[in-house]
Amino acid sequence: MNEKGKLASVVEETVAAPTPPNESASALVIAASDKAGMENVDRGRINAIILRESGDSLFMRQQRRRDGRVDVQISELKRVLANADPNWRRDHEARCDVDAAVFLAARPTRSACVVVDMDMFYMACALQSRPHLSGFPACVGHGMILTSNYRARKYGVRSAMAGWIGDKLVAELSGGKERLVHVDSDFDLYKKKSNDVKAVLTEYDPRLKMCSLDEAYMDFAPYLALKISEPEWDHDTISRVLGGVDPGGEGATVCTTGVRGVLVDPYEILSSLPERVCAAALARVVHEMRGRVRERTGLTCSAGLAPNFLLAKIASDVRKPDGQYLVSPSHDAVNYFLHPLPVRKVGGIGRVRDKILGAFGIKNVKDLYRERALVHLLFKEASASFLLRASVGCSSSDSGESDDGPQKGIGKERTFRAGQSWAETVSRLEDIALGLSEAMQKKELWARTVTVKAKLHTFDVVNRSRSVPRGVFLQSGQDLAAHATSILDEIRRDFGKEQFSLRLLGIRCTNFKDAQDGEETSIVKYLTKPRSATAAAAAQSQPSEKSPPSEKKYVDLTEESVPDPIQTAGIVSCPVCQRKFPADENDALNVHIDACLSGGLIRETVHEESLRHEQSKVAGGKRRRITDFW
DNA sequence: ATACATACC
DNA sequence: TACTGGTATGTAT
Repeated sequence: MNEKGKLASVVEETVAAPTPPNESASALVIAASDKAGMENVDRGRINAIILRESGDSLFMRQQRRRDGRVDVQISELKRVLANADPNWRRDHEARCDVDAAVFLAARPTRSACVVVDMDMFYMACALQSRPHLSGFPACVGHGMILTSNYRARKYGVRSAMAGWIGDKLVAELSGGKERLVHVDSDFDLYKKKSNDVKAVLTEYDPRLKMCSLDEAYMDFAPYLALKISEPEWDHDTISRVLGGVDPGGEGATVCTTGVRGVLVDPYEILSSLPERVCAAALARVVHEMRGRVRERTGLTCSAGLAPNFLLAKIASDVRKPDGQYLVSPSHDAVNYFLHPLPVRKVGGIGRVRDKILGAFGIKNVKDLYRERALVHLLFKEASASFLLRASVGCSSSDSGESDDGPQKGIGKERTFRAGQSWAETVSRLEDIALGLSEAMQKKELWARTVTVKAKLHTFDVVNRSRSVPRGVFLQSGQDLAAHATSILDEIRRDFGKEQFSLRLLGIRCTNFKDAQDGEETSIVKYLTKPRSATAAAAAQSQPSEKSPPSEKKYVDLTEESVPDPIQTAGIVSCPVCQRKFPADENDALNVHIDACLSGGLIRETVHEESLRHEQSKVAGGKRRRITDFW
């Protein structure tokens, strides 16, 4: 694609038409399939096949027990509602509105948060060495499907699904014509590829957070602020400056000409620019970045661009695969984007919360906002606050909370065939302890609390933990194994030695030693006495309800959110500087916008805008260097 | 401090 | 036949 067409297509793909709606099945059992795009899929047939094939397996029984527990929880909440003070709605709503106003005031007014999500990452990696597979429904993983290609997704095959169910789905829905291909996972390859991706992304935000191998959270404010206020800098220069590297190149030269010692918040610079300028520049830069990722790795990714990460995360899914979507920061644009979405789309709302909310008639985010008083009445403070935030499109990160502190726990777990002898089981546990110890040594972690996780053959999970006294820390394989074995022995005693058949064992260490904990303590084996028995509770299973298909998932944001050449009666305006062009001279317009964004006209534009709005923070010749901020 | 549930990829 | 693994957090006790 030529340079002229580029921006137009960025804008186009960023605003293009909404994708079709998802439904959300409320049965926990089936609900595996509603977070990411499953369009053109016969959900009814798929669910029927999954249910039939799952039959009455132990796994399904366990799922139904969980489902039943949630039903109990729901009826308890209904009781709370029935017994609530008659004025509950007025009172809770008042409190919510105060909180919501605070949240909204803290939400950034420019879109600079970007969530990058690789498209079907594991599968895409696998396909690079097996290109022939793209013609078949294929997935990574055997017993458990980690990811699938789009061909397989059409048949309802998706991550977290049991392998054999995927086989059945493909066989049946293709009328026996197709067969699901399984590929072994290769985490060394994924890690390598992930590092390649990270290397590219780091050029745009060296402080990015990789949330997993295929997902990154990035703040583009610094990059954009530099790009806009230093129009003559190219990407390499900006990225060197961002990284704090002093290569002695042009960047360094320009750097030294700046006003030193003045800290300027990059976000402040963006705020002083028209929102459309920031949006257009961000869309363009992110598009370039995705191109570089593809060049470097041969893999495509999708991105969500928004004023905060809650919105960016949701947006990253909208144009998947290989697309991007921008949510403008105005309240109207955010609500227009967010309100029609099913609450399940919000990160942090999973199957269970979705079902509970659904039981109170809350299906989409608008409902969640409308019923904020009810939510506040029913949920604990932390949950209610989170849900209120989400319903108005705010996230805790808006208020400066950073969740990237030190690691809080580390663990290893392994699934195996149930029904092994006690000796074998203990041996498994020791293997895990050794592996975990190794990992802790690598990371120099010392822990005070050891938790053993045991999944019974029934899929019920038991956790039991033990802490050693203050000042004592564990790391060695011997110590971990000794504690873990002793804890597991207690569990076995409490559950009775016969029916004690496990399908999974895990050990997790928490309560790490930090800097304040002083010098290294000698390793002491400290085994506490066994505690009294605890019984596992079982809940009755109950059928769960279905939710009706939702109306519309995404809405077209052309007007609200995005710089788009504004067309009125044969005249088109540049989204950046509002300069007018004849509508039939699209090429000329694109060339102009390109130049505009590349910096040539930015200063002039900014100057005009600033004069207009009398907020001349970065205007004209007295513009500040922002280099020293980092 | 402990146990369990929920959520994310 | 057959349903992961790793980390963090929230809630209850």
